[in-house]
Amino acid sequence: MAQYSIRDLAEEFDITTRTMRFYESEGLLHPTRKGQTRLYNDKDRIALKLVIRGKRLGFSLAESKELIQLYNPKGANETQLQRVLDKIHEQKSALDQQIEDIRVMQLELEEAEKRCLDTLNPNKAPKS
Amino acid sequence: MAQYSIRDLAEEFDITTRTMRFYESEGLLHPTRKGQTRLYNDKDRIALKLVIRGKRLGFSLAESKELIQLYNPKGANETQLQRVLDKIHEQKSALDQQIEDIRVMQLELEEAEKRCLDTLNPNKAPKS
DNA sequence: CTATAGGTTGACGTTTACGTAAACTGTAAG
DNA sequence: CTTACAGTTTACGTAAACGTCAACCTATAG
Repeated sequence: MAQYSIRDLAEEFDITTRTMRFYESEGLLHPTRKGQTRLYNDKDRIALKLVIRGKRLGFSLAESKELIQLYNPKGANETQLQRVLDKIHEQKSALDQQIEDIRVMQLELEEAEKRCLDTLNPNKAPKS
Repeated sequence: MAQYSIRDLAEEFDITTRTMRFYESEGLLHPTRKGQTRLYNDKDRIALKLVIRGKRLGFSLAESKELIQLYNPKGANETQLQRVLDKIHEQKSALDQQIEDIRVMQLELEEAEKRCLDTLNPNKAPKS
């Protein structure tokens, strides 16, 4: 298992070390310590990747934290696993909604683009 | 052109009237007044719809405001229109990135789901 | 006329997600 | 040894996006 310093990951994901310590204080990352220096492993790296991607999708840290927990439901009993499955389905629906939103936005941007082009170039047979 | 009260739109989009007044103070909405009461038209409604959808996609109000302006580049000269077109292309790229992020998340959720199901049901030929 | 419901403007409070600064420690280089 | 840098904690600051509350106006049903 690879080991990363706080700087390694901060640079890789283009965030500050402050942010990484903040994420730790929020329970999103769980580095070990060598002395008092933080040491991150691949699990932290993956969690961080989830958080960063989540941010691009407008997820709050709390939501990303849930996602991380969905990702490794270690030592969970059946009832808990069922709840995890429910959450997963919730998340999938939310993502479907997002895709639909994006589709609509893309269409609207296309139209806006056309309007712009028509204004710039009103010669191309605008209406018969 | 239809007219809406602040309550009409607040209920339609499930936000508070406080939020609508806040959006106005941020320059996202431009209702007229009947006396001192606000009156919204279809343009405001569309702007509001953009904002709400933007929020679901993690856009800030400032970003949504830009989107609104892209949507109706009234009285713009050629240079401005070209800038609008550039913005539109930026937005399209950003949306493409989001779709990619969502795709990856969906795959990861699929895997997480499988892991859950395997844990609940370890009988189905887990490895040959 | 009055009560009630909805509208208005401030002004201040709150949460999230960090930034910034101060003060300390550990380590490697010159 | 001292300089320099990277790491640490603690604490306070801040911007965004509203919520909450007070104090007011006004319209209309009873």
